[in-house]
Amino acid sequence: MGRAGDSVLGFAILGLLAEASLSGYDVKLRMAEPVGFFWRASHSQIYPELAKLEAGGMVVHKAVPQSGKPDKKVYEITADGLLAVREWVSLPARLGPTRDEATLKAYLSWLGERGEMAEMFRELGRKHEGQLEKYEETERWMLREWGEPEEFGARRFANYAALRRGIGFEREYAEWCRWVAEKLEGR
Amino acid sequence: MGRAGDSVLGFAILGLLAEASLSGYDVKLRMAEPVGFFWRASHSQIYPELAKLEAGGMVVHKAVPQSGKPDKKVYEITADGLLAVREWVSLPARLGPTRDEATLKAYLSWLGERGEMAEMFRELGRKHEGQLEKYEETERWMLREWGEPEEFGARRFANYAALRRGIGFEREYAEWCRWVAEKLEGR
DNA sequence: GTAAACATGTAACAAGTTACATGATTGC
DNA sequence: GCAATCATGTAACTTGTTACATGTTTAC
Repeated sequence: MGRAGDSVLGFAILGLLAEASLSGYDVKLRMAEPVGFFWRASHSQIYPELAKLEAGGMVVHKAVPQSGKPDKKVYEITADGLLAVREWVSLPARLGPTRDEATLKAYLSWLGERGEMAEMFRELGRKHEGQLEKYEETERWMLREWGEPEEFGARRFANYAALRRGIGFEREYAEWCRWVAEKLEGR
Repeated sequence: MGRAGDSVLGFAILGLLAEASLSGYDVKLRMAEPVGFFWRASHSQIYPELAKLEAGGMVVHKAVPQSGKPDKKVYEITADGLLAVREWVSLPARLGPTRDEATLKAYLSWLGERGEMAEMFRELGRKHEGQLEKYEETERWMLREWGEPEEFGARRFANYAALRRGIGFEREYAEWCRWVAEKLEGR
C-alpha cells in the first residue's frame, strides 16, 4: 500500500512513458487529448505524480536545456516501472464508482418542470452526439489509414479498442437523452 | 459558492427527502440501492452532508425516540431546500469527468500478455452482463406492475428513466468487453 | 453464541479541482 | 500590443474512501 505508481493516474502515466520518454508537459498534452477521453488529469496532478513516481523508482528524469525556453524535464520509465505497468494492466479493472449527474437528474426529474427538463436532456443529447461524431470521424480515419481492425498490431488495436468504447458510450448516451427528452415532452 | 446543498450529493439527498422524511440511516439505505447505481455515497459522507444541509437551512431534523434502539434523527426538507432541488434538477448536467479504468487498460493493452488481458475483459464482461440481467429483471417487474411506460406518472417515469440508462450502459459495456476479449484472443 | 441489521458519528488519508504564480517565445 | 503555446510548479479546497468507534436488538 502507498507504493508509487499505485494510483490509476500513476499507471496511466507509466503507460504513456512505456511508449516514449516525455516531459511533464508532453504527458499533460496526452492526458488532455487521447487519454483524457477516459482518464482526465490536469497538470497540477501530473507534475506531483511524476515526482512520486520518481521517488518510487518507476521513472527517472534528465534536464534537457532548450534555446530560449526553460529547461525540459524528460522522464524515462525504468525497468521497475515497466514491470509495474505490465503487471497492472491485466489485473481486474475496478468498476468505476458510478457517478452520473444526468442519471441522477433523470431519477429526480419528477421534481422539475417538464419542459425545462426536456430541453436540458435535448441539449445534453446534442453534446453527446457531437462527441460521437468526432469519435466516428477518428474511426473513419483509422480504418482509412490502418486498414482492417483484424490486421492492426497490438498498439493500434489498443488505440482502436479505447475508441470503440467511446463510440459505444456516446451513442448509447445520446440515444438515452433523446428518449428521455421525447418522453418528457409527452409524445 | 460553498452554499449548503451545493454539492451533487447534497442535491441527491434533498431529492430523496423531497419524497419523504428520512433518517440518516434511511438515506444511507437508499443511497446504496436505487440511487447508488448512479450516485454512490457511504454513511461517512451522508451524515456530515446532512449536518451541512441543516446548517444551510435546507433540512431540519427532530429526534425520534425508539424503544430499545438509539434515537433516530428524522430529517425533513424545508421550503428553501425544496426550492433548491427543484431549480437544480433542470440545470444543465455536468458531463461526468470520464474516468474509466477498463478503457485505460484497453488503451494500454499492448503492454500486457494477450491471453491474460482477454480473460480480464471476459470476466469484466460477465460482471456487466450480470448487472444488466438484474436491471432487466427490475424492468420486467415495473412493466408488469405499472403497465405501459407511456402511462407512468412523473415519479414512476423518473424511476424508469434512470433504470433505462443503467440497462443501456451495462448492455453496451458488456458487449464492448466481449468484443475486446474476442479480438485479443485473436479470432 | 454470533452474525446481521439498526443507528450515528469521527479521523486519516487519497484523489481531484481551481486558483495562484512565473516567465519566455511565437504568431497574428 | 495580445493571445496562445511552451514549461513547471504550489496552495487551498472539495470530494470520496477506508478505517476507527460504539452500542442495541433480532433472527438463526
